[in-house]
Amino acid sequence: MTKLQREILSVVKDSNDHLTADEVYQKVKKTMPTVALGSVYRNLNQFARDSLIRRVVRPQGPDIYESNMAPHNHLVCVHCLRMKDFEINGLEDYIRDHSSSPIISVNLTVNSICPKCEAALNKKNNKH
Amino acid sequence: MTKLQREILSVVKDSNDHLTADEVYQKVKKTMPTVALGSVYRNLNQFARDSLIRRVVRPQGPDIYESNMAPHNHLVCVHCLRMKDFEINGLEDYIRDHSSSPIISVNLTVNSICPKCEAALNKKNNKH
DNA sequence: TTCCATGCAAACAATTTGCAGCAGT
DNA sequence: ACTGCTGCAAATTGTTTGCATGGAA
Repeated sequence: MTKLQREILSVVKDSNDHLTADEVYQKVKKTMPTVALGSVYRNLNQFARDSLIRRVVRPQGPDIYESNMAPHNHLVCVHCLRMKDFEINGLEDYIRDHSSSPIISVNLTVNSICPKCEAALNKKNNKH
Repeated sequence: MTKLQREILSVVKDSNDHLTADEVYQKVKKTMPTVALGSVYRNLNQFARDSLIRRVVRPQGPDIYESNMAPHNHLVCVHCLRMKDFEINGLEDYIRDHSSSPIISVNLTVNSICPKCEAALNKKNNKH
């Protein structure tokens, strides 16, 4: 593994957040200023292929990369678009039990509204 | 509603399949040869905003538009990438019951392998 | 010297947008 | 004449790819 690869991987691993390729690029650039965005993409995708990290496609905005490899789902705030991991107990089994098709994997995102945005909206509504 | 809008809408409605913007464009072009792809996008998106149709974002390839507005999920064949509607009974309730966040909507795609591709793969494997 | 990862830039795919002109009212 | 939808083309966004090169083994 090269220096750049170690750097990229540790940026993703160290962040409990979900990072876009560009965010990873910005962080890596702090220690390796000559890094190219293309190289970041190349390595992130390679890591994802090797199952070291996971690439998550979002309906809006760029894809994000995350280090949490355990099967889990994503809660997306419809207001700020921020994403949070969450897990639903036995979901995959539930789906398996209610489907006749052979299931390889499931991909679930739940649209929700995060506490912060909800509070902000409530405040706004109470004002007038 | 304009002629083009009626045409686009009926193309989506008449197809039980899922169509990409370009596929809709190709179909509309048969009756209205001067139509522009941009106009197709504009109208499809407007219809989606008005909840006349639904736009579905796929991890790979272009978005698709579908007329089935009932809450349902998608089965994606990992081999041919074709998509099929399917419904899981009580899924949203299950998730609601197992989650503490306010749930607006649920988006589930299941990776699977369709009968056709499975048959083809079996045949191939048996050959040698 | 060999080889592969890199930086760089160009290509690419999907989609959106600005704008002038035309159609319908 | 006014309005707004359309065609067209250019711009945008996110991502991938080809290629020459430079650094590590």
